[in-house]
Amino acid sequence: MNFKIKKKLNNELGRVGVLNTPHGEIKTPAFVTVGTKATIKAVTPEQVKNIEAQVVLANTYHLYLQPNDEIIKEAGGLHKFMNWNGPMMTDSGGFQVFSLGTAFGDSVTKIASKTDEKLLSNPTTKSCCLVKIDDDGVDFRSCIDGSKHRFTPEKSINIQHNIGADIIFAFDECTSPQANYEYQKEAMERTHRWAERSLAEHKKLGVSESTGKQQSLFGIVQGGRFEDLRKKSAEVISKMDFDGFGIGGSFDKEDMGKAVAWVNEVLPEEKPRHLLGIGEPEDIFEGVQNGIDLFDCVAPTRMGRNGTLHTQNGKINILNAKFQNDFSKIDEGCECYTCQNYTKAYLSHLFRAKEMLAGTLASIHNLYFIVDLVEKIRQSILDDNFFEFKKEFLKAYYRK
RNA sequence: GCGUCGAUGGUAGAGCGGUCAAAUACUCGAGUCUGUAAAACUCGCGCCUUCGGGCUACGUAGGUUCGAAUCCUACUCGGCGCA
Repeated sequence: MNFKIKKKLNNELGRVGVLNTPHGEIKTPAFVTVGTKATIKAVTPEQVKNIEAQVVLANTYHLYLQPNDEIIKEAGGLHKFMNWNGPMMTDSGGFQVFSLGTAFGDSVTKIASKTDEKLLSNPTTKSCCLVKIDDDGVDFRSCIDGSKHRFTPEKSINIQHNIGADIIFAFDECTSPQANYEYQKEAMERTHRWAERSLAEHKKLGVSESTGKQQSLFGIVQGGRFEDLRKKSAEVISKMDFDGFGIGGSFDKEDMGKAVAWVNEVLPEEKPRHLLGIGEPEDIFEGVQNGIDLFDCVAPTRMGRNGTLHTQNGKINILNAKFQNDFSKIDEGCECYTCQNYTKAYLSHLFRAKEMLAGTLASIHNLYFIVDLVEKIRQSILDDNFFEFKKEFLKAYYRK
């Protein structure tokens, strides 16, 4: 893998680059489509390609449980298994420490507003969750059948080598925004120790056995919502010999850009940075401006399947009554397959009738919207009009 | 024509003297979703409200009762059976 910066955003951390992987290049900044279980839900790889998405992110925890990484290895790696020939990444399973842990059965997400009342409740452990963390690793219960499993940094890296993605992540602990400073610090320090172990295991294993290709390993910066922890984490992780970095964990909604800047001011400029799990348009602008090269997010596909669609004038809920006889495009000017061929009224009908094509057409549209947005942001940096584009877009989208 | 069973909110369908503005499901209305436990979930769904409550409702009209969606009578409509 190599990463070249083509242009920088004046007086800011932002940049345009090209990331080369064994399965092709990624023009950055880029939006990474999420295909957790070796499929971008409701969309075929060919449709993903037509959207001009460049890269797909799958998940270690989910693929380990089903179908199992040995089967993917036997298939010749994830690319062959799922018929995606472009660049691929796998997340380490660290996010599931959170989503199946403290967040299990709760409405907590990794983004919280500073004024959120839930932040006051401050729980760090819960008895009903599927996860138990110790310094060596994490005991999991399968979210499929309840069976017991254990992940350590070494285990996660081994699985990721069997899966064979081009870019893999160190095993980390994604914490809740509700976690207090003490817990956040403890988890961060544990993540740092796990980062060293992930790196050592990765070096020991060498090239991926299933693909014969060299994989790149990204370390993950944690530290939650706290400035000193974020900076400390960036310092510690940047000293390790990673090929790039992920920025994970929870954020204050209001401080997303600032938190990213705290970290990216410390991380080495010449290596790529991936902001994990972020995909709201305004967050993407903040991320790019502050030096993020890669974003992944489930939002376009999940929201799409649930009936919320992006338009240049903001989100719409296609299930609203007013769209039943609205024969216009979802978004005038959108070049996606869905907008080229179908109306709001048709999508409204498909959603009301609970037809499977609804999820497909909506996912295609939302993915296209976000992938295209990031591409436009990239172009605006090359054209020296990032700030004008940002202002114009946000004004139309959020009416602010 | 006689007998018999039934008629409940947008739909289906509970309730069978007070705890019923009426279970439940669906439909309908709105919202949420940020490294996917998610084609999921939450809220609302007679009218009015100073949020205390008030008013109108279980085919129609009467009646019994302190009190009726629930019991009685007649009527209207529908299913079934016999002519």
